[in-house]
Amino acid sequence: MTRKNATTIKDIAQQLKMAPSTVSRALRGSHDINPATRLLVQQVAADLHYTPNPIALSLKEKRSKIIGVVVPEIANNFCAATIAGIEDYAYRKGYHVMIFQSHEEYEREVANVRLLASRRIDGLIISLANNTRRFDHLEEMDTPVVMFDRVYEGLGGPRVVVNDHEGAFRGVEHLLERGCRKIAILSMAPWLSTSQKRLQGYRDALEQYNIPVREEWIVQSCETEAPIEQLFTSGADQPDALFFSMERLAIMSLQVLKKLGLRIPEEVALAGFSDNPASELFSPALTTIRQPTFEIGRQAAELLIAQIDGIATDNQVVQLSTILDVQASSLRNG
Amino acid sequence: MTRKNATTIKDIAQQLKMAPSTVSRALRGSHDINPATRLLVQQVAADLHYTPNPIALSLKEKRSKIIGVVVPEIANNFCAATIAGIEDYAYRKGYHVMIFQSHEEYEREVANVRLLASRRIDGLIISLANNTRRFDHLEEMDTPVVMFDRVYEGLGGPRVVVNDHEGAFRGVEHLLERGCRKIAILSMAPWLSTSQKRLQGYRDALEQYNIPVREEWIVQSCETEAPIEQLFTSGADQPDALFFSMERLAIMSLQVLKKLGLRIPEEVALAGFSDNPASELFSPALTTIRQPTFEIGRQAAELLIAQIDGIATDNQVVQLSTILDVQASSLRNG
DNA sequence: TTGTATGCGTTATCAG
DNA sequence: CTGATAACGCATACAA
Repeated sequence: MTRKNATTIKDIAQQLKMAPSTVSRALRGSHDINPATRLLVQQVAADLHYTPNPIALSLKEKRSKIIGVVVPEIANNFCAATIAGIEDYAYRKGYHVMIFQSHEEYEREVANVRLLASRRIDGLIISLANNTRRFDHLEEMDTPVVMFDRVYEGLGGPRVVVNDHEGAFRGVEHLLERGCRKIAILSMAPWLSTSQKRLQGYRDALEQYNIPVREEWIVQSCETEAPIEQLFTSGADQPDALFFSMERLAIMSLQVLKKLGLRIPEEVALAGFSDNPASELFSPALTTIRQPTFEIGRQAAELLIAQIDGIATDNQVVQLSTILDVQASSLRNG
Repeated sequence: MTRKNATTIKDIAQQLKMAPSTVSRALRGSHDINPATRLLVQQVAADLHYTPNPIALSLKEKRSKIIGVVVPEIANNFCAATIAGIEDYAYRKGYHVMIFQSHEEYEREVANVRLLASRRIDGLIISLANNTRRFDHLEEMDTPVVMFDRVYEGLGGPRVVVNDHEGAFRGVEHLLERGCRKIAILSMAPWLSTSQKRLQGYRDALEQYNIPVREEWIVQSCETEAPIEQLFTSGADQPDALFFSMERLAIMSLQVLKKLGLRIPEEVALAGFSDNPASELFSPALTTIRQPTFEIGRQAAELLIAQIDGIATDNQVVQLSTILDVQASSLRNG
């Protein structure tokens, strides 16, 4: 494919019989330039549809004006909305956003991060994959890194999180208030920051109600439906409620429960973290803990760009609040 | 933020006391090079964690190895899945993907396309915004453009679509077979290719059943819930079914119907285009027309890269098939 | 086989 | 005020 060569500063210079450097100055609005010349140059530049070549600029200025984003999965309301927040702030600041998906695989996450690094991005925003346990790929980065949602606290970089513990606590408390006493939790990989805090919130809520924690009712996996199914098929004593710590787990739970023919919420009540705007349309509507997704992304971008611009915000942690969105029909005594 | 300067070919050359060009050749595996030298260079390159600077490469070779993607909305299962398909093929071919959202706004679409053009992307994959009626921004592109889903046929470029007419026809036919006789359609902007074909499928299905089309039951808007609400509040004669031609419209319909307290499917049956994997969990589960989303994206990327590589595929149209996913509970006589 | 010189588009620096 | 030159990192035609 032969592409038309875009007009360059040289083309303008040639047409005007002046030096490229003069054209460059005229276009940048430098002060020591004849107003007439400037006008002339700008006129011709407009005629020729000149746009500066960002690649040449990047090479010269050693920055790409590109922010890399790595998330587990775009097709997920939480991620999609945070990305929208990142974009919003970044574009306002003259940055472009390059989005990559780890598809919850450590190897793919590493490959993406390395790829972005070799692309000379100016900074990275990342939410870790479910099975990421090593962090060399982040420590190796020679540009600022901001983490959100699933963060690695050992890295010490700036991060944006929500009140995971409190959110989970209140969600579980809600199930308890509605009479559930045998609450299982669907969590993610135990090494993820969000898993730990949400799980602790769950434990603490049970403790407050003097209900012993049953370790066999703590499921730590977001990959398949099997562990969920097992909760309801393995023995006599089954949970009377499920608390999910992630949207994907909500969908999986519903699918499993429907498949097993269990009535919701009569036989099993449900609540948990989800930012799916359609979850109120589910059968039954789900009580969910909602996160300020857009704002999470916006804050992450802000922290990152502050770092890029040299404003030290190392180890800064922004914590935002969740909202408990109660749907009456999802609970027995609703 | 001071970033560590990454190692360059020059660094390696200096350390080895040879010319940068020799290093360059050794790394590229050129033939006229001493095997010993090559090994040495590769060794040092590895030690110094050398990665070629893609920006310099782009400047030199006048290509960025970046594909631009502009879609209405990432937070949408159709878009997210097509993007996954695009990524899959593109990465395999050594391209990176830069994703932008138009948020269904023409102005934003134009801005994104121009931004990508100025970024010297190698090609563009786009699905048009709901209110895009002018196409200068696409005609201006000096790189290959592939459209999918919502395409502008006047541009004549390669495109990937589904059997929109047949999909809609079969969806509406299904409602008819289940006894619905007063079917309204929620469509998108009339100038969109998908709107036209799906609407025609609707018309043709009604005609086959000798049911006159009521123009007031053709809603062409995907922005607000108001037009949907009006269908059920304006007069005596109300539809007994809704056919939606887009996922977002499905969600909106459900929300409106619930708000109005209409029973589904007893009072109003629902069916339409959606790729939301959770729509079977809705109350009631929705009968949907599903698209081969991943494959659509893959094909689009394939067409684009073929064009970039100079393999002429101009005006090539790939049409894939939809699947009617019937959910018993969504229909009266199910 | 290896080194030298040039250019990709831009701007900073210095000279005029 | 404007022109010439060098440099960013790399690949390549040409010279040795």
